[in-house]
Amino acid sequence: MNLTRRVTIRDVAARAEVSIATVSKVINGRYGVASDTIERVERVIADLGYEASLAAQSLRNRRTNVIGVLVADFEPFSTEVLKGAADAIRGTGFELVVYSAGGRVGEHVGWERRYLSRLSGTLVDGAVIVTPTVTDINYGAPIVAVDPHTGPSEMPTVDADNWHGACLAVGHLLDLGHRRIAMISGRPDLQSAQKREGGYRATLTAADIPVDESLIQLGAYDPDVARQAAYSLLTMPDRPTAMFAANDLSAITAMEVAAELGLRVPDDLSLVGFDNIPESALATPPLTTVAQPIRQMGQHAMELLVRLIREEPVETNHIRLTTQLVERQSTRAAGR
Amino acid sequence: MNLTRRVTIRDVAARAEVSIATVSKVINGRYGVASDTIERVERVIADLGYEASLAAQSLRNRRTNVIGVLVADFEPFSTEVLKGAADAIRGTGFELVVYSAGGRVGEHVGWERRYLSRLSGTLVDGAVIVTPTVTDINYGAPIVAVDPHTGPSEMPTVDADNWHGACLAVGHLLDLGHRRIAMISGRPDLQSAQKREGGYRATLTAADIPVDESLIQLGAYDPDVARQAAYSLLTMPDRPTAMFAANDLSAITAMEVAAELGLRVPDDLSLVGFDNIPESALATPPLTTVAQPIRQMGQHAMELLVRLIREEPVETNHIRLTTQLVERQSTRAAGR
DNA sequence: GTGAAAGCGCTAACAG
DNA sequence: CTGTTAGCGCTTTCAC
Repeated sequence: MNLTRRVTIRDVAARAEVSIATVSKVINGRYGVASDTIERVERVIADLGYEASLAAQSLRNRRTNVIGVLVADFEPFSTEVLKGAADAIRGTGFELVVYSAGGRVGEHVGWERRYLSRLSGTLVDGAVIVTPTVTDINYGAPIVAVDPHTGPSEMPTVDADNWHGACLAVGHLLDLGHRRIAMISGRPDLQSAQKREGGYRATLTAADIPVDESLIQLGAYDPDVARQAAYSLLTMPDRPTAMFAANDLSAITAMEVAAELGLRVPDDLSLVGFDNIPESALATPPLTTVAQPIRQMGQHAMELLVRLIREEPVETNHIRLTTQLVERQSTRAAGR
Repeated sequence: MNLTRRVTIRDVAARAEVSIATVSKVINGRYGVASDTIERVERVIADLGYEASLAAQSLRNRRTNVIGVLVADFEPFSTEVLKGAADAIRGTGFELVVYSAGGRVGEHVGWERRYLSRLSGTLVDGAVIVTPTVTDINYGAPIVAVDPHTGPSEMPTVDADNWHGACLAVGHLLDLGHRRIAMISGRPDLQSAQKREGGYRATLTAADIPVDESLIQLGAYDPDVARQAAYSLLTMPDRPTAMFAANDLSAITAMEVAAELGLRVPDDLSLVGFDNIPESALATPPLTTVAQPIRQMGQHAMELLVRLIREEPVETNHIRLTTQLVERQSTRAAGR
């Protein structure tokens, strides 16, 4: 582009005709600098638009006043968590760095360990990890997991009551008179997905409906896999009249597949999702779903993390927020 | 939390009984290391779960393979841009760091200069800046601005056709027979807001309707200010029958104010927003608005940036995407 | 009050 | 093939 190099502390020192040590003292408000020196240095800093390099500062200092949020990718769930985290960090004096390898690690288990290793110790004072696959990480710096793979462990966590949410979803379909209720399941390695499937099974069983294993197809939270699952469910001989998807993205994919097959939602197929991402309300028809208070989960995670970093007392390490059914237009009473 | 320190290259070297230089060579795949040494070091790295510190690596190297996205805050617009940027970075080999001071700098003009100064030169190879207030920044590293304050300058930019979008919005209201059309304007220092107001004025003038300055109230993209603006517009003697807000958030605020005043949307007041953030479809009633292809703006910005970093040829430095009217249920033909 | 020097974790010459 | 050394930008003793 051009040759303008970054302004460093040396440049400031040279222009102000002092040593870099003095500049550093001025920046950090240390005592023992003459007031006219302070003034001169500050003017040069303003002139040059100098700002300390985060990398260099982090490397030298133990505390950085930066908090990391680690995400596997930027999708609707993680960006909602982000908004909540940003809400909660406001006014704390911490800055926020979000880090993602952008699908480079993909589904690889343990991405969070890599990221954490790269940022922690240097660069951030603590981290919120979104949907981590392991929770036995331990790096000195405080860490809070949002919607972790494994259930509450040693690590501080924030999650939603997934089991109860699934019960609400399936209960709603049962109330509408549906009996053949299929499920597109989530990633089997994720605790939240297991809970959602568990709630589905338990609710059916409680209603004296035997669980038909052929009605449960793996969606894996992956559009392509979910598409397969929806297709095979909707083309089976005695196809289900209703479907519960382990997340909204899968439900929306199922909606597309239904449309391609000439099936109308909700007339021919009732559909319930999970998550209540903004996109679910934009679907045609708007998707009935289970709302997780995603943004609040981000807020609670960040608040907890800040307390841990500041070594303030915390009541509990495991926060569980309640889920809620949001009835929109993708469900209807069973036809026949 | 606990005492487990970060694993550094020294720890690896000690455990593998080699020098840190050798470990570095193994990590970076440099030639000149015995194959059994490589194997031993790699095993230790795996055992210890070592990963190079981003801060230290960045400080030493010119290239970091990390791209920065700088945002003033995480709100709907910036998170949509983020999703697009993430889409585009996939498969490029770059990692993504998003940086925000979380409102710490607030509305302070020049936040992007601060951030850039903190990250650029070290830490990132280039940056996408979302809604910057200045575009005369120059730091050696390539920078692409999304929806910048000032119009296309030297700096590569990606924006939407705001003027045309405003024409669409006001034209729609005119088509519905409205004549008293108010506007809640945006931040006067932002180019996009000026264009939106310009389009509003031009469309009215083209329809031979004199612009009534009392019908234009400052919203400043700020909920509190927008609330004030909506209130004063809706309580004036001869109140407008329609309103165009410079962004969706202001429009939604206006909707709330209307409800508080006992005014029904769209029966008593037609309302058009701008941006088409997901939340606009969730409003009651769903908001008619002008869609900016925000996500695509993020994609284009990232693609352009990657090309600039790789010093590949680019056709143009200024990308302008077209806006589109999305008719929902907050507008209706003028009553009387 | 001020500056010289060491060192945070890492990589890139350069010797051995 | 391997290790020693210098230095990225910064902060912090510790002399002067």
